[in-house]
Amino acid sequence: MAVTKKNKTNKKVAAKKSPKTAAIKKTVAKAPSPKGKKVSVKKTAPKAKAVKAIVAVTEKPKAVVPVEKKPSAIQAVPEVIPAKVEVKEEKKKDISFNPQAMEPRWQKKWETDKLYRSVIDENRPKHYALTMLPYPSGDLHIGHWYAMTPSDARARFKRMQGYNVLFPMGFDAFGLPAENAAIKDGVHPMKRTFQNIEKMRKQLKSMGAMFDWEREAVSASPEYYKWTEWFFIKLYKMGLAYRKMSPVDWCPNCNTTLAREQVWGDDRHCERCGTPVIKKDLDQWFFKTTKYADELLNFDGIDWPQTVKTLQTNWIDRSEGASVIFKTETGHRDVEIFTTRPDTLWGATFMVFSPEHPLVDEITTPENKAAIEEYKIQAARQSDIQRGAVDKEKTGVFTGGYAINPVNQARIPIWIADYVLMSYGTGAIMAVPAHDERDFAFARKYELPIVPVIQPEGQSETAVLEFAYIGDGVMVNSGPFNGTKVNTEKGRKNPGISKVIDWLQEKGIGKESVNYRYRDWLISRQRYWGAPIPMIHCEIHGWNPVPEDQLPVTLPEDVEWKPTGESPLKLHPTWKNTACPVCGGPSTRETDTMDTFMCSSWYHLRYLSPKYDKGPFDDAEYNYWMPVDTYTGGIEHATMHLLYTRFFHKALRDAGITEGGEPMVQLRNQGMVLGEDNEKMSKSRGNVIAPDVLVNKYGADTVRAYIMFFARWEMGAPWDSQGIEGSARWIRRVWTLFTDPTQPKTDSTFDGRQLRRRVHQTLRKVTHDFESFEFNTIISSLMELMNEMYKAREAGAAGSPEWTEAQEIYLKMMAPVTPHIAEELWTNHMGKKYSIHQQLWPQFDEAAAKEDSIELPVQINGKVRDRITVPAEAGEEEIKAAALASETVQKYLEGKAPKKVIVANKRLVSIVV
RNA sequence: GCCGGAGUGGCGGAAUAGGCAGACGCGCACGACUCAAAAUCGUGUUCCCUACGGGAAUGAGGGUUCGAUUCCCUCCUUCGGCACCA
Repeated sequence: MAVTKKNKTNKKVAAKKSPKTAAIKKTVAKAPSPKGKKVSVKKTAPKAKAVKAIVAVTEKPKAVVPVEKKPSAIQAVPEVIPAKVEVKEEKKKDISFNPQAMEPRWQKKWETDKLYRSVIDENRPKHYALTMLPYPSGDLHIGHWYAMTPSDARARFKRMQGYNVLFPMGFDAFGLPAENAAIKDGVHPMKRTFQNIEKMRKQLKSMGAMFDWEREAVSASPEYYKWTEWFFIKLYKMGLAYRKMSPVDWCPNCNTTLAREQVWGDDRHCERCGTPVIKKDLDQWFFKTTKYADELLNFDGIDWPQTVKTLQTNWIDRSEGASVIFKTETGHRDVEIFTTRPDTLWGATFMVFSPEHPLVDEITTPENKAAIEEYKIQAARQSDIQRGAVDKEKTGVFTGGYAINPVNQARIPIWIADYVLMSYGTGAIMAVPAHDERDFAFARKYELPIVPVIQPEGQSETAVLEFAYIGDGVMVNSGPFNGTKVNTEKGRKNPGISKVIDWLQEKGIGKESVNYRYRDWLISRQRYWGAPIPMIHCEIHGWNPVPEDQLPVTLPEDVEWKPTGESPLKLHPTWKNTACPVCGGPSTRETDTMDTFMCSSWYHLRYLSPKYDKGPFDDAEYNYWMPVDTYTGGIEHATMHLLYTRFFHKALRDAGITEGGEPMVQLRNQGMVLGEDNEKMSKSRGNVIAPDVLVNKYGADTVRAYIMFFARWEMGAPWDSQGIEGSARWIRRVWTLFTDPTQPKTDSTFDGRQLRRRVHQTLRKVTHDFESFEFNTIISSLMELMNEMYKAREAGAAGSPEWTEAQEIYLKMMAPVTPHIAEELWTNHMGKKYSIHQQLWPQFDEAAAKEDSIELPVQINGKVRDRITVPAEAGEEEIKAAALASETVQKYLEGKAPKKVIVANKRLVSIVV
């Protein structure tokens, strides 16, 4: 209990700071299943092949340069810089390692040279690498670094592989925190947001990432939200947006509607501020996300982690069954119910309505009125106040009304109970106490009849009366269906269910039906700092969209910051007054704004052409870059953003705006960085790690390397401020390895073949690990190779061609991880052609990586007793002979013949004595 | 309760088409350099024992196998999601 409470508090604190930020932090580490991994490898394989072809042609940097009429940024680079001049200056000045001076210098140069601008190039395969955009809270924290730097490294790797890579960045700039802050201290959200963006942009740049800043998109800028509004109208015109009066979760503190996913915990508190949520009836805008429920359950063709797919599947929660019409005894009203077990219809001995069900008042007889009213009030309060224990006792009240069971004309009582939810199904159920645990408990308590309709084979009917029987059996007491076999399969797969559904449809009593837990997306927010909903209400013509040529509907700047429960836009004296698009008469604007998830549902499209003003994006850019090839971010968005953006893409596809079934082909989630105390980072705990401080102390390269090294990326781990010293040491040692003037030895024992072998083995491993997001082992492999190189240099490698090759390949492998030092050593110390970031990934030499001889452990009865060395090409028999010839083995054999000798895959010899 | 992850040295982690458990790094210990410290470099570092040898060990217990961290079964712990879903 205490633990739960603690967690709740954590969430609160984190959420307070900024929801999006907190979102990135509170990630759960979930490794993609081995299956998923395999898929990923396969998926990328064909593309990689295509690239390989290019890579194979030449190692010249020019292959990376896009061939285009317009001189691209990258192309222009080599002529601009006289790299050699810098070399001399640098070398003379100082060869001591000073990242604090070196890193900003390169960042500035790369920016000036437009090194990371992405321009359409039909001659190269494209790669759209996307990382979730931050909310501009005003401070970049270590969680952002953890999410973004490995994504950046991988984007850089892809680029070196010959892909034309787009890796953009922007800001999800609308949202509550800025408005709440405004209420507190009066600073306008716009001012604060754009100041924060300014600050965070600087912080982001200190990462040395290859973001294409010319493609930056900010969702709170009118050029952006004009198109958010435009999309709303598109969806409205498709019939996907509708208005509905509905009870919504409401935070009395934030004075705002909350989406279902923004209500947290057993006590149903506000995601942002922790206040217990209440219900409120409001007229709101919804998107028909449920229309796409079935399609959203289909993940064919996308390489997403199994966990995310499972989360989304459970969230949508499709169940198959039938809807059946019962009639009320008085008034003969139709009452539709949904059931997954139509085969148990004959066992329905009563009905239960949700207390909020619209027919309750009509059915209730005068003598039951008082009790029903009391229960309704109590039930309403229950959902507001803390929810009790999960398995709390069932309660309910008899309405006095009856319904007729359509399958057997039985007259059955209608009760109300809070275990029936108005928000699921139809808000009314048929109760089959014999075969449903809840109904059973309810029937027992209120002494309602229990009629078994499924009899387990070999057991008597009464055996079932002691508990709700759920299992295989034969239908009984079920009129025409007596004797029909049923099992526990769901839907049509169950022969009993299937037969009954057909019968119901034939009789016109009911029909096959599918029900979802998933609900339509409520997008109205009674707040100021969001994209206005571009709708106009006229007394005569009702709701109409703002004509497209009047977009964007801009936010007024002069508003009052009063938490009144109404949008500040409603209280603005003039803003809402406008003309009806149909008749021109005086009308009123919608004063609610949109959920910010609406903005983030399409930001990947705005990145394509953030300044484009003829549409949300430039078709040419779309056709080249989309879909997103790799999307990285926190798993906490599994049932929110990641579902919304899929819905959005599918809806726009049906509108002819986008193409293909899915917006993001491959998804990978990173874990969470915890504080050194193994707890979630939070200001109140004082365990927050500030990346700026680390960058000042160690330089960005070290922070990047450590972030990629210290944990399995998808798992996350607690921070260790001593551990980063290891990465700092690695970088310094690399620096020393490359910059120390070393004399070639005369008595050289250097083995060039061996060095090449290690270099190419590392290259194979690092390439594989970049592909599969295994960043920590990239760094450890590079560390190992560095240690090898130190040994080689000690043995006299300096000056040899193998040494030079090792240095070049080493820097290229390092470049995606630590772009600054790699550039510095490449351009200024090795005197190679600027920039290393325009080089192609080194080519793997299979022959060089091959071992001449292999060492095999020899197991005797499962224990390693000896090792033998054999030539790499030795056959099984040869290996066997060598193993049996070993003295140690002979000793264990004691002159006897072995029972069995197994040579396993040339990796081990196992002898059974 | 249901669904999905994860349990490996003092710590982060490495190794799974079943094949040398503990790569790499942190920390620690000792040594070199130093007047000294830091930095740097070198060596060692899973545990136990009667210690140039042997035994045990990947959350626990069982199974399959010549061989299991890896596969199967039953549990335990932990993290996350959902939770009266009809």
